[in-house]
Amino acid sequence: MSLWGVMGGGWGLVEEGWRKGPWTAEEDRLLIDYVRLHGEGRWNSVARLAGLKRNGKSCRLRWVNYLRPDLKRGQITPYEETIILELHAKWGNRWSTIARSLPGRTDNEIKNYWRTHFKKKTKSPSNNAEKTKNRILKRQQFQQQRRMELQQEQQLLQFNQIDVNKIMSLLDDNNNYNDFSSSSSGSSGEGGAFYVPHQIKIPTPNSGHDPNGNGFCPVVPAPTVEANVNEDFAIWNGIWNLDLEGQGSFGDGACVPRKHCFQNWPIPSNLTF
DNA sequence: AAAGGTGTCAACCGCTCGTGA
DNA sequence: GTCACGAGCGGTTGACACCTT
Repeated sequence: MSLWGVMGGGWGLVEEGWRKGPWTAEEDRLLIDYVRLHGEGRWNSVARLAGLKRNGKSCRLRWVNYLRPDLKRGQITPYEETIILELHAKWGNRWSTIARSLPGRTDNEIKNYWRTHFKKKTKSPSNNAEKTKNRILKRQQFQQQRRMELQQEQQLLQFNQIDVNKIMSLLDDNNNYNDFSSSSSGSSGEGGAFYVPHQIKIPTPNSGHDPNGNGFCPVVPAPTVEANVNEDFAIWNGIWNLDLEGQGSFGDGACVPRKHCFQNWPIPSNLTF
């Protein structure tokens, strides 16, 4: 039985002097101001000193899970999902431990994500759970590959639209236009500096990762946990953001940004840390 | 268009752990 | 040793946005 049921009141009411429920912008501002001045810690005194009618626990949680300036926000990337899967397999429900490997993510966020995306599946027999996990990993690999190819296509489009005349004239000047066509089946390595459209190979949706190299660009392998997380993170995050900007296509829609994901973003535009 | 179902996430709770007096 | 207190953790809940019928 929840407190709210007992109280019959709902969120935002005051019990024993403490406010509960959703934080208001004003409360956020007070908390941010306090932490800016005094730093984190001593959460119980935050309530008194900052003039908040919130208990220390609530203040800490709000700060850690929502107001901290180093929080990343936004959706979990496929790379982060991979990390979560691997670390959960390793450590189980130790969310805070897992969160330490994902800069800018909170244990609460990871916990919610896990419960939303994987918990139900693990209720089925363990064999099925394993299959589900593998399927998701494969899907991620495909999506990552597709994103990179889309990015490549986009670059190619720009390339074609902007510079095609220039290139053609260059090719004519050098009398080697035909050589590019003849080398199209080879790698795009040192010899083939230019892409031409028919060199792009688009995989069929179900083909996924193809380690035998039969026409696909190799999928960038899912980084292992042991990899340098921070370095890879920046790269993968960059790729992800590219997709976000274009509202990219995500196979199952599970990662499509939702409006309310951003509704409560801290707006400390007047605040500096 | 409306109603019901589902997914997501912020915020709560109870518990445990670490530390200092 | 133990008590009090602060902090942190994992599980759970409620509200609401979104989706489906």
